[in-house]
Order: sequence, then structure tokens, then C-alpha cells
Amino acid sequence: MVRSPKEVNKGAWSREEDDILSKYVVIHGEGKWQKVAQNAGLKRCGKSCRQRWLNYLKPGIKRGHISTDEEDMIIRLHRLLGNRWSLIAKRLPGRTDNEIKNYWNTNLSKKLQKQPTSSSSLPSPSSVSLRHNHGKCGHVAPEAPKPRRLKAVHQYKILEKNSGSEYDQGSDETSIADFFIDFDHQDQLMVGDDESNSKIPQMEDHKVSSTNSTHSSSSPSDHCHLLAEKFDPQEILLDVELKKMASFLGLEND
DNA sequence: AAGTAAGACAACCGCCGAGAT
DNA sequence: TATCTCGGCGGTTGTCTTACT
Repeated sequence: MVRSPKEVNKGAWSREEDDILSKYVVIHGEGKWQKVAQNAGLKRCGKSCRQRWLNYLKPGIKRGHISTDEEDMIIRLHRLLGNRWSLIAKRLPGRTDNEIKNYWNTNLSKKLQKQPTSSSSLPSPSSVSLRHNHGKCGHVAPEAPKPRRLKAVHQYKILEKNSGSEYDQGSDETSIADFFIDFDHQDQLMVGDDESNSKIPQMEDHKVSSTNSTHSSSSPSDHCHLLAEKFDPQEILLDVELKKMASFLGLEND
């Protein structure tokens, strides 16, 4: 019998698999997911292991019942950031991008669509539309520019070339939409991670220890601090833009 | 009670960037 | 410098559950 050398399980994870993965990661730590899958004896691809761990098994993950506070936060952040679920998730300790994404697609997008188009009708960076296949839930409109991860370093280099002048001259008039299309907030928002980033309000009611434990303060963070310094003028600008946007959206009180 | 539609969510897929070699 | 590998991300799909007829 000829069998493919790699037998890979698909579909729902069993409790046994969860146990194996949890124990392995607790002992050996995260990372090298391909090896995790191999060494732990899981017939799963590395990606699958990573996703399972990050979304369900990792300590500190909150599941179910998204509070109104959290919901409100998701809505606001989505207005600002679009479908940047990972970024949004960073603002909601214990929540995963996948969960927020699902929650948005199944609940919030519809809820917002039902709402009158007065205050909350500003097209978000990636405007909400009905899912096309079954008309089930909202997704990015086909014509909307796909949110793509851009390179912070790239932006930083551009800024450096222009001595930071590109964005502090006349950019006040830049439309919010253009701003989102031309300039990606994500990486700047990520700079300095949660603790140092206060451009967007963060849920205060929980401090999840795991977020601290995963925050390495070695060389990568040095790099981040460096970037944060380089980005300073822009961060100020970002703050201004966010305030403008908040004002535009009637969210000044944030 | 059975069948069907809609909802909810877990998981997969493909793309991309960063780092290693 | 080019290529490869890994990890991260967002979009999409599959499946199970619930509501409705």
C-alpha cells in the first residue's frame, strides 16, 4: 500500500491532541511549530498547532461572552483600523484575533448595518458588506483596498529620507480614507507594544499576565524602542489623526 | 417530529514579511 | 545577494447547533 509519508489530521482537535500540545508547549515553549508538531507526535501541521495554541490553549485566553465594553471597543477599533484583527485583539486582553473576527462577522457587522446611517455610517477602512457566498455575514467589500501588512521599516526609511517632512507638511488635509490607504497604522501602533502604546484606549479592567510574559525585552524590544523613537513625529501625527478621526466620528470623549 | 435555513465558530488556506543560510 | 523556511495575518470554508416552518 502506498501511503503519503505525511499523514496529517484535519478538522476539529481532540482533547488528547490538546493535551499533548499543551504539555509540549508548557515544557518547551512556543515557537518552531513545525518541530512541535513532529516532536510532540501530533499529526498536525505546524501552523495548525500554532493556531490551536494561540486561539484556545494558551493560558489567559478568554472565551465566550463578549461584554458590551469589549463590543464597543471592537467597533471603535474597527472604525479606526479596519480588519486588522490582530491589532484589535491586542487591545482586548485575552481575546484572540480569530474570535474577534468571528464575532465581527457574525454579530457586529450585521448589527451596524441595521443601525441608522447617521453617526456610525462612515465607511470603515475596509467597508462592511454582506458576505457574498451565502449572504451570511459581513466582510470586506470587493472594491475596498485589501488591508495589507506594510513594512514599518520601509515607512521609517521613507521618513528618514525626507527628514520626517513628508507627513508634517500639509497632511492635515489628507482625507482619512487616503490616510488609511496610503499609510499603514498597524506597525506604528504595534511599536512599543501594549504598555507603551496609548494611542488607542485599552480595556483597563484586566491585566493578563501572559501578555507580559510573552513580551521579550531583549534585542527585539530594543529594536522597537529604536523604531518608536524614529517614529515619534509620526506618532504625534497619528495621535492628531486619530483625534481628528474620533472627532469626525463623534468619539471625542475617547 | 422532521426538514430546512440561518447562525456561530473552529479550522484551513494562501499570501506576505522577516530572518536564517 | 538569492533562496529557503517559518511565523503571522486576514479571508474563507466547513461543520455543528439552533431557530423556524
